[in-house]
Amino acid sequence: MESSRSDQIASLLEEQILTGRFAPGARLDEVSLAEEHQVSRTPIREALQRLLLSGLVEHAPRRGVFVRQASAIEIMEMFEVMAELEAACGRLAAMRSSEEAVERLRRVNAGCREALKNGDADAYYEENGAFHHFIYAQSGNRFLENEAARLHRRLKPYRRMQLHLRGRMQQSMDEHDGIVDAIAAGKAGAAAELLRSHVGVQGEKFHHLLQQLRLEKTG
Amino acid sequence: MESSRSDQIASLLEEQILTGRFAPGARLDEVSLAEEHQVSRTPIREALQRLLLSGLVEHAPRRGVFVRQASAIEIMEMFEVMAELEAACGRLAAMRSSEEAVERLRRVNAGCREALKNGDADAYYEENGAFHHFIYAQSGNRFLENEAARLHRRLKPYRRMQLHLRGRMQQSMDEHDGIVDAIAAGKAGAAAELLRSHVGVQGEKFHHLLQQLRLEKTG
DNA sequence: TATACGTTTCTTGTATACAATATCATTGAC
DNA sequence: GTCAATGATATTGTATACAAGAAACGTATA
Repeated sequence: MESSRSDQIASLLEEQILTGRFAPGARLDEVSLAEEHQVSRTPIREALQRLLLSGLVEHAPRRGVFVRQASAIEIMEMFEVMAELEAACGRLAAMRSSEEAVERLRRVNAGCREALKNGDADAYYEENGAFHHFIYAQSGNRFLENEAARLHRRLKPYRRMQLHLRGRMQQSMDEHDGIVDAIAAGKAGAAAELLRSHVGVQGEKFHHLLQQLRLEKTG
Repeated sequence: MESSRSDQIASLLEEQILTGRFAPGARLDEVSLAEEHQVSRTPIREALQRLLLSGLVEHAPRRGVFVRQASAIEIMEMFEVMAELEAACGRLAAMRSSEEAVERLRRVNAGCREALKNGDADAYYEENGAFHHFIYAQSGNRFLENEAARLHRRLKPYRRMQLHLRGRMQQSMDEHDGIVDAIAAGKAGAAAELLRSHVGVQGEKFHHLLQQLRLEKTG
């Protein structure tokens, strides 16, 4: 798996787009990429197709492929869907988690608390990701787990931005505790609701952040 | 859009797989397909890549691509996610639908009732699809609308099977009425819950159907 | 007769060559 | 001086050629 050259290049390009190596709106030239990676255009085209399907780039026929410029509206929409998917995971996790699973969830959450205590935003980012992925897995639904992880990954660059907002880490942590308790108690509805607002607030924070950026730009 | 040969072939192959022209587990040979469609292997490969990403086929490295054999568990999982997505759409639609939108929803639902009255399963299938897509759109979230439509399409062959179950159409119709009323009344929670069980029951019916088929096979 | 090894053939993965179309620039006319 | 049209150029889309690896078959040996 992942052995072919085009697969490797696809993963690499995806990473480069998500980390900003290619800015939104930038054109991905087949021949330049081919030269850069020392391959022919064929593997490059296959890699680009993969990115196309994942929605990271868009394709103008006979024009080329460009890094997708997700509008603020679109990003808010994605956060809204993320909130719903997480709510679904939480709901199912509350109904299906075993005692051991809850215990492990508490341990993962403890990792978040540790990072918060150290004021380490990067560590918190990592631990937070583990926390959410664990809940996806505990939904007991592999398909749901994959879909949630896929969108989570897609939102990566936008989620990272907001961790540096003042007080966000502490607030996030408080919400985590409530979520863990709800799942532990098997309260499906509560778990769903808490996760929905937990993620939903990220969307709103992002909106807030965007406005700030816009104000700084114009002001 | 959809102008290139590979795009056309991708759509065609997708249709053919969903309608059973290619059975699950069947191998999709590049050269045969190339001959069949009078093109070279290149467009075929690009089309197959597209199917790969949508999960319809799987790819064994250096072995070829095969029509994906979705297990019963996987299908149930997909129905579970579909139920959650539909619930989300309904929740948002209840909060965001205008009076005119509700009126149009009632008209689409009337189309379902008409088909039911005529006992026309195929027509009901079509009208039912329109009903659900309308709710997706009324979520006011384009991204959610697309995701829901995508999964809806993926589940197409399995949904079609169960319409012929005795009494399913009437039951479906009754549920539709409740959903419309909830959305019209702006009862977000109720709309979500009704849609969740409406789709969830499809998953269970499918499970039922599968068991029946298995019994017929062995008995 | 069964198993193991080698060879052959088929298939994928990649490279290159060719064709068609869109874009850009230059030139000419108004 | 500006706008339009036509040709040059570049880039995508498709075809074909080539290489590497896997599967299948046959043969030889135990």
